Amino acid sequence: MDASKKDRLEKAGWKVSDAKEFLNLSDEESAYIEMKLDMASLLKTERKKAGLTQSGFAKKLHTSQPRIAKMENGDPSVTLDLIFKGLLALQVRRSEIGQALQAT
Amino acid sequence: MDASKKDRLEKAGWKVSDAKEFLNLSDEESAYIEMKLDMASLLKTERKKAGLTQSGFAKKLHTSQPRIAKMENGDPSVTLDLIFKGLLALQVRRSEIGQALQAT
DNA sequence: AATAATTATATCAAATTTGATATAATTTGA
DNA sequence: TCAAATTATATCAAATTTGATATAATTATT
Repeated sequence: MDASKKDRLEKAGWKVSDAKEFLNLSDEESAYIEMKLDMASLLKTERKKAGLTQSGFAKKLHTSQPRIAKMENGDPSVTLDLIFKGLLALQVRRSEIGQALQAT
Repeated sequence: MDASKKDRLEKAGWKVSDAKEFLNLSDEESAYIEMKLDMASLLKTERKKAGLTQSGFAKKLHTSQPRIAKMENGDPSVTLDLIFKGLLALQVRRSEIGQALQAT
């Protein structure tokens, strides 16, 4: 795994800075995290595409702006469920989501 | 929405039997549930393909057989995260997951 | 049909996620 | 630059999810 990828995970709050913990990330675990980060950035892209601020989107979703920020950054305290619900609320179709998931 | 679809949701424990609640399911909500049920059945398919029983798979996943049953039935008490982690543990690739998601 | 194997349902305490609020940091644009 | 708008971080109680155990129901096997 390259440095930028590690940075990406760290930035997202996965505390992989500790080398031991980092190495203990199984392939499945990191694949899951990668998936989540990719879905998170799709969410951010789509929100912007819809011309919404985090606050505006938060209202639509009946939640708060800080939670949207966490969603878009793939924070560990956010489930994929929440991210997918967000995407669906933005009218992103399953086919698009699936496509984004497929993309390595 | 046809009767079989309603049955499917009901069977999965989404209590849409109450007509009012059923009608109050927004498009986004039902799209989310549909997604989950589809991922759940993919999980079941893949587990069987791997020649594992629910108990055997539970060990792999460090959880219990009853939880696997809930996962495979798309129980409301199971997140997509858990289902995806299960799929990844079965070595199902992101591309396959994405493809299954795309399929209407 | 009887037994064994597998899957499903119920319940519960512990852990995690959630939305909210307060506030800090950053970005935008006058 | 400076203020306004937007996004990020911290904290917390309430709600939800989790894995576990017990057990019931179903399905395979003999």
